[in-house]
Amino acid sequence: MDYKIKSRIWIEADGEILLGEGRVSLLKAIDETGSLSKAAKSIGMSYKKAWSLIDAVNKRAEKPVTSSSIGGKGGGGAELTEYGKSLVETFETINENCWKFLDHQIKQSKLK
Amino acid sequence: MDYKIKSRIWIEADGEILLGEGRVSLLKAIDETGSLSKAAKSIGMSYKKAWSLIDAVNKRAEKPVTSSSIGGKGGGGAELTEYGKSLVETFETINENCWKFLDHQIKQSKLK
DNA sequence: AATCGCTATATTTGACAACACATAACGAAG
DNA sequence: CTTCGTTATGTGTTGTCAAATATAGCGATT
Repeated sequence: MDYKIKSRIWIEADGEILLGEGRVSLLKAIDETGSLSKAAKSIGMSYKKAWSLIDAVNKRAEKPVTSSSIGGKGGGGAELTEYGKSLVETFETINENCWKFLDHQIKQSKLK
Repeated sequence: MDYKIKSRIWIEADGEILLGEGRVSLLKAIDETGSLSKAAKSIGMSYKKAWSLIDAVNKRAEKPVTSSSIGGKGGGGAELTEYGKSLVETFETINENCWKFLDHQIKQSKLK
């Protein structure tokens, strides 16, 4: 039997979720597409849900993670702030380290 | 702002969840109470849900994690097998190690 | 053979989250 | 001043998952 160990990490601020895997992948999609609606579509999420998530993140984080413009050329758009980019990078690094750590842990246990 | 990092780990067998935090706390309650129904009540879980979880664990694990008796003195009961006890112990150890690891990780990051 | 407390399982009900849909606002550009 | 694509919100509906409810079966004890 092959047991596998999996994990999910998230960052909380004021006891509420700030960043999890879903929000991070959304932020990455915004960085790639330059638009919230395109980002949502690219990861199969409704625009409304994506907007709600980003709104929550921006309100809870120390500084906004995205900046957006309404109207104008192309109708508007959204992009990550420098702070947002650093948050995403930090999250992903810690997440990968966690996977490696757990992999090591289960190999050391009796479960194999 | 104090960011906190949290995690949830689980063990999979055949691509399906074998053990997570909820199941482990249920197993511990069974160990303490000697009965599935009392264990469920003690952690505020319905009997049906508790039974379903234990049933799934027993079917997917290499060996059963509980042994139960129906009828007889006291109406029956349930207790952890030796294998079940070792699984719980392993899970909790790895989980605690994971928390410590993540705590260390976030202190090393820029987020503090 | 009747009782008791538990395991074992099906079915029905209800709450809550996800989702689709609708609409307003905005500002550059033609 | 109309069009366009986007952000920004509200609302009603649907689908899913958990909780409640119901019931059968078991075996030691009396």
